[in-house]
This record gives sequence, structure tokens and C-alpha cells, in this order.
Amino acid sequence: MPPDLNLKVLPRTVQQETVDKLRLAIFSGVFEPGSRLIESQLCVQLGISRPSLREALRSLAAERLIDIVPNRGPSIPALTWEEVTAIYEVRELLEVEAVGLCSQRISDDQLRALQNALAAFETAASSNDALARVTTAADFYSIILANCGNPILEEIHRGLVARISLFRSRSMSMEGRAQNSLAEMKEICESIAARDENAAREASRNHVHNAMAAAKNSMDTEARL
Amino acid sequence: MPPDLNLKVLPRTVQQETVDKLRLAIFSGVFEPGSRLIESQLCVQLGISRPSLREALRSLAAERLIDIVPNRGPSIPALTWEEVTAIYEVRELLEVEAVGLCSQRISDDQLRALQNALAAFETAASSNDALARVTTAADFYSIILANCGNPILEEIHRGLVARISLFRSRSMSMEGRAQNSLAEMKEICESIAARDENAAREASRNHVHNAMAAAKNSMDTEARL
DNA sequence: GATTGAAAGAATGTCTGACAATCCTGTTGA
DNA sequence: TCAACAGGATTGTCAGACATTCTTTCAATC
Repeated sequence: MPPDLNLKVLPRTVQQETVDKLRLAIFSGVFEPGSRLIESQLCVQLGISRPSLREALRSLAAERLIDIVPNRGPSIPALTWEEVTAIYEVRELLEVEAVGLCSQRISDDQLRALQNALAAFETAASSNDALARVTTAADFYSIILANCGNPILEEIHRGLVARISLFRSRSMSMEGRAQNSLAEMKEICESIAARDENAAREASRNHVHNAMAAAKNSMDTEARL
Repeated sequence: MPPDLNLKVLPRTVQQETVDKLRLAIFSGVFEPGSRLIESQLCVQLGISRPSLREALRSLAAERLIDIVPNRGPSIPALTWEEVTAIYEVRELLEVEAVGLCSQRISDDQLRALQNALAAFETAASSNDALARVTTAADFYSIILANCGNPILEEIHRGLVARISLFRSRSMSMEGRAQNSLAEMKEICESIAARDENAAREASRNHVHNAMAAAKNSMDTEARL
């Protein structure tokens, strides 16, 4: 028998499905930031019981994707700009490190996958499909983080990016940001392909900086509405 | 009325109490790594119902303090050395940054608090009270992280350190480690007091490196038993 | 003797229903 | 106008139940 044959499909529980569904809903902006989530409503909408829903909500609260205040229940956090900044700063710390490590560790196979992901983003960046932009960009990062050699770095980065997903999709929809982003990502990808760690780190730092600036920009725009 | 008088004590729910109790129990090594947690037993021991317990377990699972496998239930993760290394590497990244930021941002008041915490650790390091060593050391870091100006950095660092708490308390009990640790922490504290960012970062990096080496040492010792 | 198979027991996943405590809101009264 | 108060809405918590799945034991077979 092949040693790494992992046919064992983990059974999906209602709780897990619910966490995934809610997480996706939060990413998609289904819930207004600051709005409260009513357990009874969600139960009906999701077709599950209250205990299962509550377990899922506790998971999301621990991930900081929702807030839960005793006797008030869960709500979507309305992030302040200070919090968003703090998240972007830590994201920079982690992402620059991941890109640097990745440039030294990625295999040729995975490098090709990275270039394919970049190509996919290039296509999406020229389209009007906002969702495709976000998902293809996510794929690109995902490959980098998966090849930095440190699964903890990957895990924490994913958690952080999740918390600012709304800002990212908003800023990615702004005029010109996708094209700028594309140029920055090309720079990262090329530096990695050249195995140039310093250049890769610098490109990554630049990318996160610009992403933060774009997020601030979109946040200010939003505030004026 | 004083504007910032926050008398409103958040009501403590059974779920929160349970999370705290279990977290503390895990830190203290009450549960053997790898051992399974039986819901019905915990319910009786904690005097709570199964739904409340399960909510608490979901929180802990999201924090990665326990594993939950569908249809097998919760268990204490048995970390491999690779995972511990990965955690220490990310901890270094975050902690060095926090120390560097702290050296530029900490107030004189908080600096005194930091020096007091160091003195408390010095006392504990000479004693035989292993618990006191760990808690006073935690206080020291806690002040640094609270004064780095980035609450996200603080939050993630706390989560990471929690996951390796057992290794830290084990290595801190090893002959000589507490004294070495003390010397390293003095170096950090003095660099911060001198507002010397580079020296502070270097001292911090050195400290985490040594802590990781000590953890590996204690892990190897443990494995030989 | 080792391996397979079945059956019993244990533990988890999930639901329903219930009730007290708390929060929010709109109305009433001063 | 403002404060107190009732009412409804929502959450926190529990008890109990049952199907599903895992684990272990024991017997049967090769």
C-alpha cells in the first residue's frame, strides 16, 4: 500500500459546514459591519439547530471574525482604522518573511504554479469580475505562504488576511488598484523566480504598503458616502 | 461623572469561565499531550452542561489549544519538534519587532513597571517555585507586548506562546536556564531603558534563540525518559 | 497462532424543548 | 422633557433524547 495514501475523507460535521458558510458570508460582505447576528434567524436560514449554530459562532469569535458580547450576542466587528493599520503592520511582518523564505525554498513545480496563479490574476485584473480578482489574488498568496516552509506563518497570515477581507475586496474594486497590484505581484514573482531574497522582500514590503494605502483610501471614500 | 469610569463589569458566562479554566488546566499540564478529553467526564468535573462545555471546546480548538477530530472528539495536541520550531520562529519574528517598537514607544511609567517585573523574575529565578518563574516571566513579556503600540501583535504573540506553554515551563525548570534567561531579559530591559532599538532587537533575538535551544534540549531529555 | 468478522459498549453529533436572566423599546406618568 | 416602567425580544443555560460513529472484545476461520 502506498505509504501516503490518505483516502480517509474527514467527515464534515454540521458545525464545520456552518463555520465555512458563515465565514464565506462574512467575506462576501453579506453582513453589514456592526450589525448584530440573531441566532434564531440564522438557525432558520441555515437550517440547523441552535446548539450547532452556537458552537460555530464560538469558533468564529475565537478567530476574531465576529464579536460576541455576553447577553447581547454576536455581531460583525466594525474595525477602526487603527485596528486595520495594526493588522496591516503585522501582515507586512509575516508576509515579507514568508516571501523571503519562499524565494529560497520554493520548488520549480511550485514556482510554475505561482506563475500560473499570477497569470490568472492578470486575466482577472483586466476583467470586471471583482470576486475573481480577490480569489485569484488569494491563490497567489496562498502558494507563497504554503511554500515558505513554516505552516504557523501560513496559518496566522491566513487568519489576519481574513479579518480585513472586506477592505481588500473594496480596495481591489477601486479604479487602478488591480493594475497596480498586478505590477507589484509581478515584481514579487520575478524576484522569487530569480531566487533573489532581498529583492523579493523589498517587493513584498512595497506591495503591502501600497495595499494598506489603497485600503485607507477606500475607507476614506466609504466614510464620505 | 468621570468620563472613562468603566464600572460596567462584563458579565462572566459559564462558557467563558470554562474556557479560562480549561486553558489554565492545559497550561498547567493537567492533561497529558495526546490524551483525549471526554465530554461527559469534563461536564461532571466542571459542573456544567454538555452544550456549554462544547461551546468552550470549540473556542479552544479555534485557538489551537486542543484538537477536535469529528466523531473522535477533543484531545490535547502532541506537538512535534517541527511544529514547535515553526512556532518559535514566528514568535521570534513578532517578539523582536515588539521589543524594537517598545523601545521607542514605552512610557517612563511603563518602563518602571517593566523593571519591577524583571526584579520579580529575578527573585523567582533564584527560588524553586517553577510556577512563579513562568508567571513572572510572562508578566515581563506582557508589559513589553502591551507597550509595542500594536494590539494585534500582542494578541497573536499571546496565542503563540500559549501553544508552547508546556515546553516553556519544562525548559524553565531546567538547571541553569532560569539564570540564563534572567541575564538575557536584563539585556533586553536595559536596551529598552536606553531606547536603543537595535540593541533591544538583538537582545530579543538572542533571547528567543536561547529559549528555543533550551526547549529542544528539554524535549530531547523528555524523549529519553 | 494470526487474521478476520461481528457484536457490544462508549462517545460524539445533533436536535427539541424549556426557562431564567438580560437587554432593548416604546409607553406612561410626573 | 425626562424618568420610570412594562413588555417583548434575545441570549445563556440546562436536561434529555437518539442516531451515528468509533473502539474494543471475543469468537470463528484460515
